[in-house]
Amino acid sequence: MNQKKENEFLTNYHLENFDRPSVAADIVAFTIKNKETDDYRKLSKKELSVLMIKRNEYPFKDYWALPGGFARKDETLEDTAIRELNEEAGVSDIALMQLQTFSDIRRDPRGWIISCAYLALAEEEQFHITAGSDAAAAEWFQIKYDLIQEKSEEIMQGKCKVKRFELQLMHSDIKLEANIDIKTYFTAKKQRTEYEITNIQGIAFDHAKIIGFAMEYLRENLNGSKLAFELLPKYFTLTDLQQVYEAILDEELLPANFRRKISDFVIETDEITKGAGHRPSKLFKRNIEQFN
Amino acid sequence: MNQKKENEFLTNYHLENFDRPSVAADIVAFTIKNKETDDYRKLSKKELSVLMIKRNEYPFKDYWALPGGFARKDETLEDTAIRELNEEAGVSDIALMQLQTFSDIRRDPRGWIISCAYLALAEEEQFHITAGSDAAAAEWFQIKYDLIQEKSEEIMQGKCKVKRFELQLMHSDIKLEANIDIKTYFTAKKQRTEYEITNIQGIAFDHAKIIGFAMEYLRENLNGSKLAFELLPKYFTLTDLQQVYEAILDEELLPANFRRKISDFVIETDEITKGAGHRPSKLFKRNIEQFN
DNA sequence: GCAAAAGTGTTTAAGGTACACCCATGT
DNA sequence: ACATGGGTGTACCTTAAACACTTTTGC
Repeated sequence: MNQKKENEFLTNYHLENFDRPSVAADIVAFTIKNKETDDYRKLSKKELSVLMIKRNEYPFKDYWALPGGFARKDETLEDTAIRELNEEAGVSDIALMQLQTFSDIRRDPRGWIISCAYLALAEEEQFHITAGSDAAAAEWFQIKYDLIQEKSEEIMQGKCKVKRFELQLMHSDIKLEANIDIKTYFTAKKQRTEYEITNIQGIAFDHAKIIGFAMEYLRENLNGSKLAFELLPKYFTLTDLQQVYEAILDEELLPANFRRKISDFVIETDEITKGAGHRPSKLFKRNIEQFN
Repeated sequence: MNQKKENEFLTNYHLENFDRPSVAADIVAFTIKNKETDDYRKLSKKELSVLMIKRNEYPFKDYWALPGGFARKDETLEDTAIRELNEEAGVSDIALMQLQTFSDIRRDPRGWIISCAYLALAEEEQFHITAGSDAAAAEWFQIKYDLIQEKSEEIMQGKCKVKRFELQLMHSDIKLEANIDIKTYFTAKKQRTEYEITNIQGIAFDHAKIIGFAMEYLRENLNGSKLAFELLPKYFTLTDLQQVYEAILDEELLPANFRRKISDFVIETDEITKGAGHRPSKLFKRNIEQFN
């Protein structure tokens, strides 16, 4: 490569001559909330929750949106996500994974804005959210994401399978909702999947779509991965871990089988829990040797 | 929502007031090339190949890069990828999947340019590339992607596992190369993976990293998915399908077991192949009923 | 004692791997 | 005849699913 000519080219090059979109990072931050029970014997119930921010600016004023914001020069999109999470939820050093980039033309009424979505997982204690009813309130919403319909239609030269999910976000008496249709088209040459939102209530922009995508990702990548550990403290009981799986998958698992399945990924410690109305249990930690 | 106030806000809103990056879509287009043998009995050998474009402009003049280009207003990034593939490789109606968005600060010497990478799969015949030695030559490079080293180091409060892959792209006497280190850090609170390029030769920008990411994606998602079918014609023999798997995984499979494994995803037809120096074989087609 | 959770064992089914074997074709 | 790929069967092992059962605690 001719370095001199290259430098010459670069000094005369102006990116501003071309159209540019605004680019944002939005974060789907999940945590596990413990719901205490009054029965002294029973364990607290674990609920998967997602962090939402109430918008106090147009557009979508008074709607709830994912934390996020515009990328700045001299930072990667991951940096943007980290910075925004810190600013809006007081959390740092958190597990972060890139999900997908959303670029639908009409996804933001302000104009051409592309969003790169990230998944964040952490214990609730790591977050320091500005709770309450102030301007930009951040709150944890319990999430429900259920398959409510599944159908298959014939289309030209192929088939279209539709899975309809009902997304529900609940915080005290606030309830946000949307239906998400995941449509997969199978045609002669190719196959493509798209997400479509209907019956949306209270969720800003295309963020219901992003949350749906994040839920699919979480459920698909939970098994055999180490995602669940990110939602637990360093030391945990096997039942804790199982309940995280159950909260994410929305499905009951058999303790005996679950224990065998994850036995290679955890290490027993000498610590035990006490004070519950039943037999104490050993605490485990993750076995990073077995992580790929 | 107060629609009037919202509209008022939007007319006074100017995205241009904030810094904006340029955004591009780059495509890793794979196909299977058949390498004929002189032995009349033997089947042609299948090679996984990736499409590369020779740059005739600065920066990276005379280097090879992935097809791609800048996003335009009024198109999604997927539209950008489709348009660029059509312009640069004469292909349309192709299987396309979003991979990852790359936003390293110094990834492009021209400035702040973010790239959304797509994976494209199709038969070679679907492409109409401008072969030869003209200005913007597009060529298929046979791809090799081998794990050449694996190690694990202790770091502060954790561990770092490094897998070193050797990427080789070959077309006639041209050989492009890079080593890709996939580093996974396991620390107390979180885990993160990053790709790092060393010993790069002839590949523009961070495109070696993008190709590495695409190979990981292909190999991880091949099983149980329908990706392999996109690389084959509508009707194919089971050995064709097996060879596609073998070309992607770089690993020999046992025919008996392979057939059982994919039997649910294919439908036998009445057609048979003839003229090979051995027993004719049945042609199959994909069974989209079984696709999820 | 009893309810709840902690933890172990056993039976059966399903799935993957390796290998042996026969079949059909063009030269 | 024979090399090559097409195609089937089978024994073996590993993993997963379902269920029964014992242990240990706080009240």
